[in-house]
Amino acid sequence: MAQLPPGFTTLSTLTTEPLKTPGINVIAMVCDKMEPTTTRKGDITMKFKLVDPSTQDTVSGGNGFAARFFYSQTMADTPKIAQLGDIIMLRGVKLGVYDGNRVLMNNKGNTQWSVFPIAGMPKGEYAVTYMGGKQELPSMRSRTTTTTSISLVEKKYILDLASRFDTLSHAFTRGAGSRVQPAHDPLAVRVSAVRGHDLDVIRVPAVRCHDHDAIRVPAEKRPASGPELNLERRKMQRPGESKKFRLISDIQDYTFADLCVEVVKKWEGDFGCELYVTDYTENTLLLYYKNPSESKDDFGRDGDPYSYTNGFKAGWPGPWGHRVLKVVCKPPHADVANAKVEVGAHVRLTNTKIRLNNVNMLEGTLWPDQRYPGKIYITVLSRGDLVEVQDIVERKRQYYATQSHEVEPVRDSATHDTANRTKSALKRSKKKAKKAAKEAEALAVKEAELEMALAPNQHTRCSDGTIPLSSIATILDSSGERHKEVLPNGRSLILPFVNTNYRAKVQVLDFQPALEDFAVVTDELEDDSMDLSIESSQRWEWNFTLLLHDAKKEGSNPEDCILVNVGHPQAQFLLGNDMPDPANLREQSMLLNKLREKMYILWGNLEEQKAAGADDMPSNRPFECCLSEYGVLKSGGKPENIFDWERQYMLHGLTIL
DNA sequence: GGTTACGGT
Repeated sequence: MAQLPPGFTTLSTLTTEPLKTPGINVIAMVCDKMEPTTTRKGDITMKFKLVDPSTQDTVSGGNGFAARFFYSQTMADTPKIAQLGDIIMLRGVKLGVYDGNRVLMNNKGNTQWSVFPIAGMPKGEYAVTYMGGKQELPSMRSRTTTTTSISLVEKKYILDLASRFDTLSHAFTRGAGSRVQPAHDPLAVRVSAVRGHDLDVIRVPAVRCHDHDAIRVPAEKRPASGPELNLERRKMQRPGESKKFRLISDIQDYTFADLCVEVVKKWEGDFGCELYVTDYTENTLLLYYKNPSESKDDFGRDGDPYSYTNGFKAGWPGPWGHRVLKVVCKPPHADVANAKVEVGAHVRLTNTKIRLNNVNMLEGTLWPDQRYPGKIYITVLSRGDLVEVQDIVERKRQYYATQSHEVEPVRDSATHDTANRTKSALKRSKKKAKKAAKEAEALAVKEAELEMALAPNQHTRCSDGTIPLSSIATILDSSGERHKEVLPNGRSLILPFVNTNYRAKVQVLDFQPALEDFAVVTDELEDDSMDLSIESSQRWEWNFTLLLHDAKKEGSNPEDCILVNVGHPQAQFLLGNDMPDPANLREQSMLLNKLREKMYILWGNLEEQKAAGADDMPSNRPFECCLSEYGVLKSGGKPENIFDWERQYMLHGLTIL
């Protein structure tokens, strides 16, 4: 551990220090906190708990050393702790007793604080650059009466403390009985632990970190920064925001629905264009398609799903079960369907009229818009429709993960016509060996070429090289293998998320929203602003989303892609210290240009390609980065309902040099 | 508002 800065006290010393000692200085990690509340007298009070290396192995230190601060009237002075794990530096606090226990208390105007958010903390080698003394630590928020800067020794100590997050955070799990409400932390902050409950009696969603044994329980609170904002913005863009958006599992007779679906089959009939579509959800009011193993008697003993061997008609390409809705497109939609929609495409169908037909099965029809007869209700979804496509693709992955390998479709066939697929399958079966050898050779050449073209990006740095590399498919874990939890009663469930970190070698495929909107205004007021005008009270934060895919993969197929949030601290870390604070990018063209230049290093010609409407793969180089998996409570969800939590990913540890 | 999960136009 780094040297304790002169004038500072360790937490263990405080257990023997005489009471009412004034002028105590402490640097420690926040392991528990309660949001500021108002006392009966009308004062503001807040409580938090601290750990440092001196307390981590002691029984009494296990729950952290309590601090209780009081303020009269205004919240403006209270320490702004973003999440558990933040490092707080306190000067001029005093020792008091509260409820019979020692606590640190503030001392009116004499107490100064600085908070160093763990989320933006440089790690590993990168931390060294901060030790030179010139660079300020990122995202520092403070309330000091003087403008004393942080000394080199203090900086070192703070960074060292932050680097011990994994060890110190074990203390976070012991606060289960505390009345203090732990904050939810997207970046794997440990909260109270429960284990061995039946699902029915689990009060809070339990998540298990794959590298630890303890079950972790996200607390009630939503993340205070980036992730929450990002979720909110994503929600705005989700198909679910459309009032009529329905999953196929939710459609009902005599309604109109907006659907986001994959086209499984297309038929240009006399009465319009029929689209057979799925979003990989089930609705028992749809026709049941038998899967190949169920219908083996229909096609001969071997259960050959595509009838490679007997030349009979091809079977249904899947998905099977009650998952496919027939939608009849009337003019003018039929013309668009015929011309633009291919089997395997993802489409949005607006205002689909849902009816039970004469054999009591649901089907959809797209009729002309009554007010604007030329209006088209079909939109082919593309890379730009990240969320919609991702949702379908993710459900597809999960669906096929439960199917046997024999019926799993060839990945890259998703964009091909079904008929072509079955025909080529037939051919393949005849010339299999010869073709396979040729293909393998071609593939090897192509991969070698790709290898040359995709040398790693020399202009990025990943702060943590210790986490083993994972593929995107592994991280997404569509089979649920790593998210499976077996309960003591033998039942098992797949957890919506686990708090854990990964490292991956990836490339950027897309981003969201437009670059001009990478900075968003937050509601939070700039608390030390003396200027009361609206503009100066607006606080801007970075907040955007990247679509990443495994390095070396080609094709614009969105499978094996991962949507990754970049919150404010992560973006600050990404963009580095020479990037000014975020502001309205639609007004600050200099800042926008600077951001554009930075991001170009990461994503190459992606922005230009998007602007040109090109759907080709962008040209950019792979890089390594850390991704953390976390959960957020769905809008309107109940924290105690495990399935009300949604899995999300956050980029971190990446810096563009 | 045509008829049924094919039809292979």
